[in-house]
Amino acid sequence: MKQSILQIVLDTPLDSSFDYRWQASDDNEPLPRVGQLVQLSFGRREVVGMIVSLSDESDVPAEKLKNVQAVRHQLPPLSAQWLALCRFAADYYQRPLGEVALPGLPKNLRALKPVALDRALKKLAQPGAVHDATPIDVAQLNPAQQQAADAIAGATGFAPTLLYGVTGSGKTEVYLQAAAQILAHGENGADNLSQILILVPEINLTPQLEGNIRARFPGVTVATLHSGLAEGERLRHWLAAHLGQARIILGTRLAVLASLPHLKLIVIDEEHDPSYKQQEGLRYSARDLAVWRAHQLSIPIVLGSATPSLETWHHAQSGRYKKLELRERAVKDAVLPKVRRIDMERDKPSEGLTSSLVSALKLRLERGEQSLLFLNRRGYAPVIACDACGWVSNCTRCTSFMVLHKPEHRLRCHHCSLELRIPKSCPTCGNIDLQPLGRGTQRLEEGLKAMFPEARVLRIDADSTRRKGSAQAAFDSVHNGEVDILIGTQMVAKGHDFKNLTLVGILNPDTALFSHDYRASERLFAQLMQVAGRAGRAAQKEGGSPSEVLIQTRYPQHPLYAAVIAHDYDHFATSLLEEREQACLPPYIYQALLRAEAKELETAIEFLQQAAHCIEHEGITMHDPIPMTMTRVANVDRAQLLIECPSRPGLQAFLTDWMAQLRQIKTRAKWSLEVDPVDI
DNA sequence: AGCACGCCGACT
DNA sequence: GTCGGCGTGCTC
Repeated sequence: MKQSILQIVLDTPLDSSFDYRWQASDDNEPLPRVGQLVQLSFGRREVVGMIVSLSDESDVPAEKLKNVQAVRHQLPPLSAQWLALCRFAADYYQRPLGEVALPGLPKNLRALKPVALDRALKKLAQPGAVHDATPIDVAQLNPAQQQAADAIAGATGFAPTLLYGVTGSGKTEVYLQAAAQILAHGENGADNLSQILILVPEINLTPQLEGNIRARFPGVTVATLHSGLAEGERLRHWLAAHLGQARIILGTRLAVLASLPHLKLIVIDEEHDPSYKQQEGLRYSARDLAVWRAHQLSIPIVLGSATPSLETWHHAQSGRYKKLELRERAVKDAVLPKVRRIDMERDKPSEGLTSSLVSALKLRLERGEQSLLFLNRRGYAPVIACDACGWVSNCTRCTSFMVLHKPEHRLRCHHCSLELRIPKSCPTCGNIDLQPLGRGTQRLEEGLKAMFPEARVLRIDADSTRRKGSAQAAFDSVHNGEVDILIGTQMVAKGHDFKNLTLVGILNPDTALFSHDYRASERLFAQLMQVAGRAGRAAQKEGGSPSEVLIQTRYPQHPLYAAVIAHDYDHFATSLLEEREQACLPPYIYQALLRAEAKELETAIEFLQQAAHCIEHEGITMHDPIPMTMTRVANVDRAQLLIECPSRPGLQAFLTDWMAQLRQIKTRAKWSLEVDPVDI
């Protein structure tokens, strides 16, 4: 009877593996292998874990060792390379390996009753049967696109490439052409298989990309991986990837941790997009992990963007990444929209709209063209106030205002979801004249309807699209020409091409200019370019004028707007990078953030103070613990401690030691560490 | 994190 | 007398 010790990781915050004994149930049972799932009893419950190593002996006293209950032989084991990726992520982000490796697996695989994998597998194994292929015209690439695709597909070894090109310059066709070459190469190659991972910020916003891929590669199995999949679907798609049947895997950030045994190319579309950063649990950057993965496998990776992140820009400048640029719009005769600033000090707005913008809207209405007004603030007004005594609608549970939602007759806190009826009079002095201050999308909608009673106005924001499917219906009605003026928050900034849209008005961008967050201007630029890109994507009409983007601002002289007008990200990004270098900010320094939260702010701060003093920290800049800008959310007070180090390995080594110390501190505060934080 | 044990307060 | 509050301790 053969015996051995299995080291198992589990989805628990405990930072260690657990030894279990294994005994063959009969002579025919194969030996367990690293990367296989096992069912076992852990404490008083039954869970599924993963084998990370095999051994003949264990340091754990024999009486504590339990036997594993069953090894799941049905599933081919996860590869050593995949485990190495998880191990890297676990070490880098200071999390237990089990918390990285297990939660990403389909729930069905981790369930206590094993799924009948044989039937699942058979269904997937029929090549080409999964989806119809509707033939499309393969777009003719322009020389720059063709060159870029050839360079990407022809690269050998680890070859990170920034594909830099404005909205509409045809980055997608470059990805697909490169993918086609690599897939074709795989057909003739020795191992006869290639997989391509394409990451996108949000799959629901890019349905046309999925359609394009399926149409472009008829007969190729395409798997999609994102949080919107039902469990059954998730299992099918994950397995198709794991078993190598899916050749193209299209997914959101979580797909970067998928098992892809034949991965030959990674594409990250809109690489600057903030949604590549997971903001809870394991706070990883899918972009950074993807680059690591490409390096590990010695394969090319493409990062595409019109407004690359400064990290990526920095790598492109230094030559670590190759920069390929697409200068022209791919659609023939399409031109970049003309961007203008409207000085709000000279042209005073009424109902939030300057006369210049009103005239531009009128012109579009006369021509039967569509307009988009971008206002990144939902609700009617961000706060209501009493003129008589100075009362304002503070949230009782958060350090924030209750937002007036007029159609819903409610005050709402956008941080804790507390809802109240709108008070009829001031709660402190009884004054019945409470004033809404500021303007959100609902108030803008109201004003526009009064101003243009004949126009069809549609508001698209998180409130107007709460019901499932209503967002799609709203976008459809815009595409079908049933809307003259579209009002939207950042929801409308991405993904959608509106063919008849020739005016974009940007209403309240200035707040980001003076934000304490040093990344705010980088993000604002990206967002403005993205919104501006909604206009004029189709070829300019015969005799028509180019699309226009009007930015209402109190700071028309600000260099950010000058750069947007010139469509000049190069200089803007380069000057931002210089500022970062002067100020010793990322990417010239590496950061980690220790957060703590508790019922009392004191508790959180005290923990952070202990944390700051519990260890020697030579070479590390340890800042003072401070309450977070939004200190209280849902009756919990939050504070944070920033640490910095000029060397990444230096920071990593410190964090490992520090975490061990932190775990010893007795506190009632809940705390977590974030490496490479983006929202500080 | 779960889950159990354990020791004090207000309910049928 | 018991239900349940959350402090503490453990999981191979």
